[in-house]
Amino acid sequence: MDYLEERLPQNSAPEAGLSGSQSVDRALGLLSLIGREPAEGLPLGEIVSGSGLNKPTTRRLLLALMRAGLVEQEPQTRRYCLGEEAFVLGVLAARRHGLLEIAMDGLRRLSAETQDTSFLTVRRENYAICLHREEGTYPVRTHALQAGDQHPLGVGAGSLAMLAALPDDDVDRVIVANEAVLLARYPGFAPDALRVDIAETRARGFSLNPGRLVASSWGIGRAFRYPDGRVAGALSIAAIDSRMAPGRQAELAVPLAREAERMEALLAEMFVSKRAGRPMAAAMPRSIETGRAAR
Amino acid sequence: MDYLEERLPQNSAPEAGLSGSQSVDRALGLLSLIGREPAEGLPLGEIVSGSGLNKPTTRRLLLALMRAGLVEQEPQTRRYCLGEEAFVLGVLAARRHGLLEIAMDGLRRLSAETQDTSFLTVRRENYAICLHREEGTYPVRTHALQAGDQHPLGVGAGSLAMLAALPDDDVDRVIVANEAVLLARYPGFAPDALRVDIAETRARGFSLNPGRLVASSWGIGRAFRYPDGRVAGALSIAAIDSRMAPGRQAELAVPLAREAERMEALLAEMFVSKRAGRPMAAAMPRSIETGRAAR
DNA sequence: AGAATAAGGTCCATATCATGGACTACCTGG
DNA sequence: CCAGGTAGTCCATGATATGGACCTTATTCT
Repeated sequence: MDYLEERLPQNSAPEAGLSGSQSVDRALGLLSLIGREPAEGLPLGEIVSGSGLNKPTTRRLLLALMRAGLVEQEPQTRRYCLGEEAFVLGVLAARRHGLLEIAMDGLRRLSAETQDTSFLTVRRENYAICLHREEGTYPVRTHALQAGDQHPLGVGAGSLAMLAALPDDDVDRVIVANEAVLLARYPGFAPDALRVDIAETRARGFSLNPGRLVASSWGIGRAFRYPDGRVAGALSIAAIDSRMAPGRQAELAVPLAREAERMEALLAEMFVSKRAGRPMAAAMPRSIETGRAAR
Repeated sequence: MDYLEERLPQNSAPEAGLSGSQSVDRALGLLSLIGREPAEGLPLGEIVSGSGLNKPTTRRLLLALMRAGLVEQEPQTRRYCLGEEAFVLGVLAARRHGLLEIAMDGLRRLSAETQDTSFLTVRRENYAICLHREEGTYPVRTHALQAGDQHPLGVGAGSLAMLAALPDDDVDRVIVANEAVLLARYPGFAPDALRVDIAETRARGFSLNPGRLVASSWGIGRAFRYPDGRVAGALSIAAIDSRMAPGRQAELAVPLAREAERMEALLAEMFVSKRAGRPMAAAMPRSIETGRAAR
């Protein structure tokens, strides 16, 4: 990460509705920004430029986040990163949003059956986040994707599966939003290439990443949906190219599809049990633009 | 939960230092408050009284949290609960604060060896939070403790182990802070009883909960520390009383101690690898009072 | 060494933004 | 149909967050 900053969503909506809590919005924006670099953390300067805020404001908000334990500052490097409280909150939230819990069994089965590494990925705005990586037993493994890694939607097997599962206008919005990043940092994933991938994914029934992110590291993926049709996430399997010949792809696609369908069944169950037949929990907008006060 | 509200920390510090971001502090306070009821969520009224803020302010801050996806509102019940984004953030933060990841192997070993259910618990202010529950194979299992459950420090095996591991003045502070809650909602865990438990725990080398929270559901626990001596968390094992006779307690204490020591070794490793021999990441205060603007 | 650059961090007068009293809307039970 | 309770909104006011200017500490260059 370096030159050619991509900034926060940069809210296309031109100052939608005065929120009435600018500073909270800004602080939570910083939180999300810091979440993008979970491994290393970010230095103040980058947070400043990445958020579009000025230094004192950024620092003041960071202090508030640190008081709450959501952010910590490495005393040595002075970089800011997610704090322990963020982790704990996540565990608490997992009770309701326990995609991972639900998926674990399936991932374990996939990896046991195929000997390869399997993944759970979810969408977050225009990005895909890997939530879990379940190691396979096969000795040669690809480590192209770790839990917490984030790539633009369409980059990687699970990520592509989710993008292809979206309605066409959403696809367009996402690709447009990511265009700059794709061109700058993901050679081989130009918008046009992605559109071809999407068509192929839809025709084939599963997505394929032919080692385009890391050479020789191939993967196939399949999305699954909430009962109301929204894309909930994707399961994927990765292996070295020699274990991903077309024949084996088709072979792997069977258990992959089975587990994805199982996920949909589990999610359906989860929602009827919780609320009597209502459409959805998070049916409220949660729109593409996070309502960032970009200015 | 009902009458006899216990409110947010209610900041003993009388307006410490003007934070410069009151609203952010307040919003994050709400987030933590909502995190206390991860299963059901909280209605607006309870958040209002629990936070000490007034309704419009509370609502405005909740809207901000919802915009960020950290909080969701059940459309049916109108209750507010942690949102999907909180879950995702947690997964991201797990990369650095991966206590759970580190502990999983140990928990699996414990449950496999003993056939009983084992737990990872961490401290959060004056409370203990159960982060994971690893099922044992023995057919009669106690479900007194679930992932995400919170009890005052000292209530429950792991929780008591952590309290007993604190220096005496911290113990006092915690017990004083929890006194009201303990008396009101945890019969059998009166402050004096806790002090006896602590002494016994220290003498014995592990904590024991003799079915005091849920009858017949016994447990033993042992805390482990960060390299700098701070308590990091506790491991515990629970079973029905018939499987917790003194003889078996001593037997179980062996693998429990082994795994706790392993945790300390892993944590030590984690910190040297990350930062060359510096004291600690979260060495900054993170004081008992959350800096709430209680007014 | 010492100067120069850059990044992290803080101050404080100003006006913008968050505040909360008062109001309305909507249920639920009697 | 009304009483009581809860959820949610409005908007004038002043307390609060803002950001330009300034200070401090590390690192690089000569």
